[in-house]
Amino acid sequence: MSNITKKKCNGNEEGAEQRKGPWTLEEDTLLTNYISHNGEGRWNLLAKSSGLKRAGKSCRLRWLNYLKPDIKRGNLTPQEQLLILELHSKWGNRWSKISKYLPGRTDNDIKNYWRTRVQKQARQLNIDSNSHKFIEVVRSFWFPRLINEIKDNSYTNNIKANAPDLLGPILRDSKDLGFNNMDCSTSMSEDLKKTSQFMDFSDLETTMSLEGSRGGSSQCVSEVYSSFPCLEEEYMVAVMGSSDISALHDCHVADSKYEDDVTQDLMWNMDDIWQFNEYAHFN
DNA sequence: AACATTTTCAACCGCAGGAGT
DNA sequence: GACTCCTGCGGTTGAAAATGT
Repeated sequence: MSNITKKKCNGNEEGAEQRKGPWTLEEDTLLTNYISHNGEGRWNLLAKSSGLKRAGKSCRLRWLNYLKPDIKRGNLTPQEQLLILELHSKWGNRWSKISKYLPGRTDNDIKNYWRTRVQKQARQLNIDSNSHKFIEVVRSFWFPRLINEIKDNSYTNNIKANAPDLLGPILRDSKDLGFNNMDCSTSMSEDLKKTSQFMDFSDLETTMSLEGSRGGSSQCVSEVYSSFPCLEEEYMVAVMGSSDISALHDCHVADSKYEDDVTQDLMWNMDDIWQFNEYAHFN
């Protein structure tokens, strides 16, 4: 396949050749330099003026999805996955809208995640990924798993920093948390409340600084969303419902970092799928 | 080691909507 | 209102990388 196409302009062959396919380092540099001097936007003009033999659309896509300085690379954190699942259940395939609530992630990233990970799971369960049933399964099984991951990560990072010798036994204990019989008819905030009943957050107190007395739900919710300080209240209400918002406002939680690749294995194993299938058939 | 299959993700395409004329 | 151009969105593709046999 040729990487060059004849550019059509107003229905006529113009003669100018336009590149397609993967971007080269030189093209990236050219685009980055141009934008640093002239700003982004007006993509067709940019394509002509910068000397790039690319369509304006292609330049825009390359910049927004790859070159822009605040683009985050690497695997999605459990928090981000949780957000995607929840927001998708509310808004469907509105990738661009969803991506606005995940700083540094593009609509393309989220779309790819959904297609390659989530839809794959739905296929394995023989459930339509856009169906109510799949949303229920996600809420009842995947959410608690992700929340558990978040808890584990925050917990183990803290232990790693402060008492590495304790890591082994603690990891074993944390695996025993049970979520498998949660009621699927509840909202996410209710799930979070139930989830918090299974969790002992007392161990997180060295990591978290909580003001005043609050229930486990607020602590849990705070921890889940503490990595997204830029989120606006509209979003928090959309995700959590209004009930947990007030407690969240004055709850300060230490940043949890996911430098280690602890998010790699969040997918379901065969036991999980078997469990989900059972669930799906009896509901 | 060689080949086949699957997964990932960057990039393309068509379409819709807004702005300008 | 009609037309053109530009931008942004969501769906799709296909090459490269990873994994399995």
